[in-house]
Amino acid sequence: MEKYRHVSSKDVAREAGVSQATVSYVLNDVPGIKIKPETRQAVLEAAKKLNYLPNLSARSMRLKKSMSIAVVSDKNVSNYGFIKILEGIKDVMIPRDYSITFSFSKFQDNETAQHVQYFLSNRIDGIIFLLVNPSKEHCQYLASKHIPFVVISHQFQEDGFHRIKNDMESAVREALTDLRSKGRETIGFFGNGIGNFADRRYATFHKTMEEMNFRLDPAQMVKMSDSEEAESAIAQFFNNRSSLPDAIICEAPGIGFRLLRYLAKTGIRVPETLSVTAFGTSKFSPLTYPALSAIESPLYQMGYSAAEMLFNIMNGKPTDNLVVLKWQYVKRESS
Amino acid sequence: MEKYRHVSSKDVAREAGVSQATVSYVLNDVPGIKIKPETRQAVLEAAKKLNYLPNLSARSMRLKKSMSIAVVSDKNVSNYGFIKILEGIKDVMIPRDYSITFSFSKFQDNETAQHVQYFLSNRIDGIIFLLVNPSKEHCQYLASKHIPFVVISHQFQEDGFHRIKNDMESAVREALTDLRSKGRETIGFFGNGIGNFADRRYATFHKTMEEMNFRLDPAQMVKMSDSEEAESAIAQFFNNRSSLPDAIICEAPGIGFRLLRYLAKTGIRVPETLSVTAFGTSKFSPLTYPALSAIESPLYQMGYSAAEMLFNIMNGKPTDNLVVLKWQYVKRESS
DNA sequence: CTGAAAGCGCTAACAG
DNA sequence: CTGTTAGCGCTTTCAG
Repeated sequence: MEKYRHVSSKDVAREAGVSQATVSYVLNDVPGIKIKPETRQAVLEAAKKLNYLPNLSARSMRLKKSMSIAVVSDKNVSNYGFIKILEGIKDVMIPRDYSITFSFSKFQDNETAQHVQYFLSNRIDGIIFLLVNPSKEHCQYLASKHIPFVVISHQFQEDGFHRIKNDMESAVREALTDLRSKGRETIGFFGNGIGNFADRRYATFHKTMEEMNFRLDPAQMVKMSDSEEAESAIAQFFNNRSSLPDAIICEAPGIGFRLLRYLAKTGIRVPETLSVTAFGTSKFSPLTYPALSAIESPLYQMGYSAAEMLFNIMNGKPTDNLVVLKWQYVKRESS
Repeated sequence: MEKYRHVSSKDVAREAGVSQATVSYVLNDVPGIKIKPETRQAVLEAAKKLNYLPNLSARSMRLKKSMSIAVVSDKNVSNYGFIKILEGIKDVMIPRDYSITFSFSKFQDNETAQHVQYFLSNRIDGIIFLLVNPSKEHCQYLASKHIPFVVISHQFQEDGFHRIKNDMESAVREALTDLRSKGRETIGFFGNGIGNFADRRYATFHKTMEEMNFRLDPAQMVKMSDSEEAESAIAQFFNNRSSLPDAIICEAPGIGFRLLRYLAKTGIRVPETLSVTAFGTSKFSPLTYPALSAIESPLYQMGYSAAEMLFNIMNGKPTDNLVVLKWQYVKRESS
């Protein structure tokens, strides 16, 4: 590959009849440096004429910052969430001249994790964990190496690290209030977090149910993950039961879809006979029949806030280490 | 931000009692350079002991390559496709020590396009267009600047540029054969490409229908995009028609979902009364009821092949400039 | 087989 | 207000 010759700041300097330093001063608007207007003008014109773009590798080396961040995620991530959050991240990072590097890194050893290597080799300046949960121990390691990072996750609960927290409580309350207003009192939960109070969706559901004096009936809660196995768990639940709950809250959209699918198949009417609501955002929730009501997180905003936070950390500006964003109850047809 | 001090090759050299050059030789396995085994050993040990990682900014500057590629896409991209293709790209690029930079670049001017600026400022060495279509003129511009790029797209048809092409013909034929075997002869098409032979999905549908001697009835083709407006177009179609087609092929999963939704709502049985099949891959196709049959593209493979191609171009290795991958007919319940 | 030294393009003291 | 200069960490002739 023959490479197009790079125009350097030296070329601009020559063209403008000034020194390379001057070029750097005006192009970077270095604070505290005064440049005579006509010199500045000359530099600007030369730069434009030559179509000059600074070589970022050189600048990175000099500045010891790469002007790039890593977004670490894994392939099991919810697609919709991924892209929406990324959009938020991009909208703060790109205008500030950072680029965004992907990392699908699995968390193996602390040192061999891809994002760590990226940082230590000056490929990135900071990390956003996007819908994945680094362990506490890994976070401590990162902190010990002074690696700036923030965690976007619905589960991550470790204190003392920068993260985007989200408050699902008011949205859950709203959803339950809506259910109660229609006389639905027996409310089930389908999801993997059953009985596990470290699972925020389940925990918030449980807590809010208690606070609102709903009856919590373990018989109406079914443990299932958002995968094919859910189908048999759902079928089994309905086969074994003579009395149905009035409503079911699903831990994830995928569980909601599968439930809806089962109910359509077996002719159980939604929401008349059974009301369905799911945690989580999906592009497809409005497209099922009936359209799936959901308790959704503010994805774009989460990305945006995380990026702002990371930017502040990386640049030594003061920042909160916790931003709390509220979920929303989006009522559609299924509830 | 105080930054963790970087261990340099000079440090390794000192530790191993050799020169910096030697360190570079052994760590990069420079061909044609022989190193005494014990020296090599010493260097390797020192590097490991100090936990040395080369500074990539410095290396990039020296080598004039950034060891990074850009994936350019836009936010309207099909999510599932995006992440699957990305996975394929990653699986070839990461092992070859390239990182992946994201660009949501819109195509404005040739020179101000973000990916062009990234290249010109040595942030990336090549570009993969992921499910977006650069114009022919833009491609020519990139070629004129010797910017390596490959296009992954279902629409892009320009010859002479590196791209992943895919063959949907055999899959469409398979789907239609399946329909015929069940006596379905009147087949409609819902999508934005109606009448537009530049639209590959429509064109392939049309061509195959003709070849197989199906009757092409314009009355059974409805122009609609994969968006909310589709809903009214669908409703209108069914309201105005006394005779229904036997089957409908949808241009995108989203149209298929909306159609299924409408049919469920109005009680039209699928596939008994009407058979539905959609072009495109979605995580949710198996989750509707009935599960949506689809004509799917080999996403992972497309990413993989594109990345291999780009790698070859960037490194001056011989490569095809066209890889053809076949779509597949995935029969589920709706057809 | 290995080392000395130059230089990639940039920024930032420091001089003037 | 602007230029000279040193040096970031790396690779690579060129000598030895």
